[in-house]
Amino acid sequence: MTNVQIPSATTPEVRTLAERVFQQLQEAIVRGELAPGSKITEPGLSRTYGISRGPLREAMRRLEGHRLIERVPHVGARVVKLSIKELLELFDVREALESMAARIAAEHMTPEEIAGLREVLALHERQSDLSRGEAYYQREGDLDFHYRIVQGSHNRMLMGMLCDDLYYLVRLYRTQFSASGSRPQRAFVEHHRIVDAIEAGDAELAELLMRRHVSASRENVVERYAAVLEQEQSAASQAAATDRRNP
Amino acid sequence: MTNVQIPSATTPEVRTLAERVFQQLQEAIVRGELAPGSKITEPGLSRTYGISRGPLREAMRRLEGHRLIERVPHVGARVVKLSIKELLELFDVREALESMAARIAAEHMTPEEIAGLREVLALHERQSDLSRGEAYYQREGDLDFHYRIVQGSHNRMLMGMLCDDLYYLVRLYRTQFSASGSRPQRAFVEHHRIVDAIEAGDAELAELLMRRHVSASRENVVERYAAVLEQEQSAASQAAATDRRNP
DNA sequence: CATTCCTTGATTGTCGACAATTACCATGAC
DNA sequence: GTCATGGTAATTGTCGACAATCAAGGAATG
Repeated sequence: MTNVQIPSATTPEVRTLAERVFQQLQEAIVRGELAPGSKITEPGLSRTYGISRGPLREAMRRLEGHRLIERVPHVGARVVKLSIKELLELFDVREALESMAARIAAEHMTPEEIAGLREVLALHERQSDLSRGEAYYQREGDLDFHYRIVQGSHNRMLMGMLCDDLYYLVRLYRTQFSASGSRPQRAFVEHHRIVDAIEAGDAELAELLMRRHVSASRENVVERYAAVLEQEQSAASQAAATDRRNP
Repeated sequence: MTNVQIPSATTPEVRTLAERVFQQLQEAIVRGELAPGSKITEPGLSRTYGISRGPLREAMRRLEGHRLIERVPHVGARVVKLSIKELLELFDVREALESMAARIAAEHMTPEEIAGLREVLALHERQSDLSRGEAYYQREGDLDFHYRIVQGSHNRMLMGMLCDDLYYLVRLYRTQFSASGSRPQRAFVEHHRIVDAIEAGDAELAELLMRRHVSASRENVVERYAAVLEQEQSAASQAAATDRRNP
């Protein structure tokens, strides 16, 4: 299993039950083990995870804060299901935040961090060379690349927002639509140019390039989403036709 | 009391205890009734608000998610106390997010919303004319102005991040340092130009102006912070001298 | 036969109590 | 006098049970 470790910005030691079940639920949702839009009930989760409802509710409150589940009082909670509109919104926010991160990273990133960034890039190159079609790992690694740049900004608030909130939504989206990036080589080139700009200390350029990079990624993502949506609709209409024959 | 209503982006109806105590605590923290850095204990809050610890803990978990309190397992929770570094970080994030909001608002804001924005501006003008020195309301109203632009972006994710999270931190900072803006007229002019750009549909310009506006506000804020810090330090050293005389 | 109301079932919200962990303070040794 | 160590008290973490609320299904009525 290609489980890329994505530590939290605030590295909370997992010693309390609520913390642990929060992380477990987070992983389960992001991996798609809990279907998007499916209703999750407290007694059910309480049984499956073998804990009481107290810590569970706290974990769910945290998940709600991270926008991974949606709750309505006295009714229940559902796993978030990204619509096309929310997906676009997510990328707008990413564009704003990550371009800012790249800008600050270009100013404050240490030589060691830049070296680590190049390491990630080299790893991607080997990986991409090894198995051309295996784009999933590439995409996860892509997140790792972005993650490191955000870390390089040394801005804890930025790190919290991007790494603790948005990146989980990005991963959720990827598993929801099994969207392996269809433009690995182009993204790789863009990554390289961004690192070059950061290494040169050119904040303006790094910001611009990151902005274009995220924007291009969004366009790509929207296309794939539209394709999947169309496919689903045709499948749905076909199922409806079958239903009309066998009601 | 100049209590500017700042509704949530998701307008959750206050029918559950946890929700209500969450909002009450949020207000108390933002208004400075709960001193920054002060430790808050569960039994204490449970008594003062007359509720059990269950809903209280959920409310505290939400506050933690909104970065208004900081918790460490088995130790306790403290009201967040913004350092100069975190304050700068906050404004970097605001710059990124609000400039993006202004850009999208210039593209998607309706004529009615733009009219409402001009209304706010006119109100500020009268207010600023009425009482020159009363800058506090101006500052709260300034937040209202920014709030409306974010709403004009029609981006729920942006709205959630800015209005539900960052703006509370901004208000917290203002109460912490009783920082009434020292540049009302200049900010007013900047606000006007931003609205002009939005009304003209010039997304690029609106974005640029908002970026400069937030950046200028940050510079102003940093100066004031440094001044307050210096003042506190001198007071502290004076107190220390007094302590040495009367131990 | 459709609609409305009521009953029932389950789920959520809330509470009090018990166990686990931590911080503080006092005591003693060096 | 200072530091280490143990005990105690308070706080946090967790649990099970009860009350309030909502959704669904069935019965009665137009």
